[in-house]
Amino acid sequence: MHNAGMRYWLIKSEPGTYSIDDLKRDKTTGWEGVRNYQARNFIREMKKGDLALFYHSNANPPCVAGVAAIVKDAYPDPENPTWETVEVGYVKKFPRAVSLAELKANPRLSDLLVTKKGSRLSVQPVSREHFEEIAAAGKKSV
DNA sequence: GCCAACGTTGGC
DNA sequence: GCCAACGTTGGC
Repeated sequence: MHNAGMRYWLIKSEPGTYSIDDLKRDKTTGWEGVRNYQARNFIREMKKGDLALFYHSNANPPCVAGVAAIVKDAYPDPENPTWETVEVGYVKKFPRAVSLAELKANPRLSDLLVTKKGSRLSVQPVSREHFEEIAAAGKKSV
């Protein structure tokens, strides 16, 4: 699963629009509609086998809800080649969602982009260490 | 619902 | 190239 050279990401979605449960139901989905150049450039770097934290934005509370996998290398949006689409697959929903407050409270995650004020980037790279830390937190029951 | 932070657009 | 106006994101 953790192949050499694989990368880790965080992808945001509003659960009212598309949640981890929707992904669980669908198994895979095309991650489309990203209209931010920085986020697009990160999508372009996504490779099959990469893992992504599935983040629920505009949620109560905002949280990392689970893990998705990149199941196919990114490709230009056929409708609008300026933008990029990537296919993501369901991996798991955390037994316990890891809230933004908890991310902020963890000193080991102080560099995590999503904890920074005003961080609106909807696709972000995450270090392996941060990914493991959050995945471990999601496993723990309270 | 409010508003701060950020991105984009377009006049100059 | 600057910057004001506007639109969007997303926490609270």
